Amino acid sequence: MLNNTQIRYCLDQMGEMFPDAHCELIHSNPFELIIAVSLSAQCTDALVNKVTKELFKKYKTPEDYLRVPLEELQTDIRSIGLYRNKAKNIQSLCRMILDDYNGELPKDRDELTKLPGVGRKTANVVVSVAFDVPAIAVDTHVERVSKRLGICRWKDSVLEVEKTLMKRIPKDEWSVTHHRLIFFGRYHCKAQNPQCPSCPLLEICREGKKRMKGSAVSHG
DNA sequence: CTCCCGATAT
DNA sequence: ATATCAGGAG
Repeated sequence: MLNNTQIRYCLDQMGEMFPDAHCELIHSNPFELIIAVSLSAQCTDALVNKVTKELFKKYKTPEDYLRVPLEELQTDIRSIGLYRNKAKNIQSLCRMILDDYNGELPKDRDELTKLPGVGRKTANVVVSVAFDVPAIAVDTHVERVSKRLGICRWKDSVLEVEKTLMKRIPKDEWSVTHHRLIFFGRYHCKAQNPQCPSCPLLEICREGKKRMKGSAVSHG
């Protein structure tokens, strides 16, 4: 586990690597954002953006998603994957927004979690990005990077990772750090091919040093 | 724990 | 061929 000085070093280095880290899911309002994040499960942002470009032209309001048969919405999002669950969730979510929330997306994290297909990670993204509430959404990148670096423990659950990050990062840096962790994981500390040799965090990264030792170039 | 699932990178 | 992608629900 990294100490507080090493954590500070990580945050500062990531700030230099990705000073403009931001939400890459294209959206123009909170409703579009929660649709985009719901679609993004087990799928790249790039592909979500490709689909929502056309989707958001056809569907502007919760009523629009409910006007079409389920099969039509499935077809419109098919290339995303997991499309049956996602299409059903979107229609149920729209029904609930109209029936239980007077047509307006709730701004509370725990209320958002009551919506079908919206778990803690999706709700954290929405409150953080759309409503400017400090939050750390733990996705696959945040979890992997936090564990590799030693910001949290290897055995931590997703929820435990989030709590550890909230404990170890100043609250006014939660949202920006969250996006830097994602950029760092997506573009540098990648799942399959991590860029350890050029990593400014290598000297404090337990996993990175282990990888470098295992792939030494020298033969003698 | 399993299932949902197509697109893309390796 | 296989791993991975801004997860969530049963």
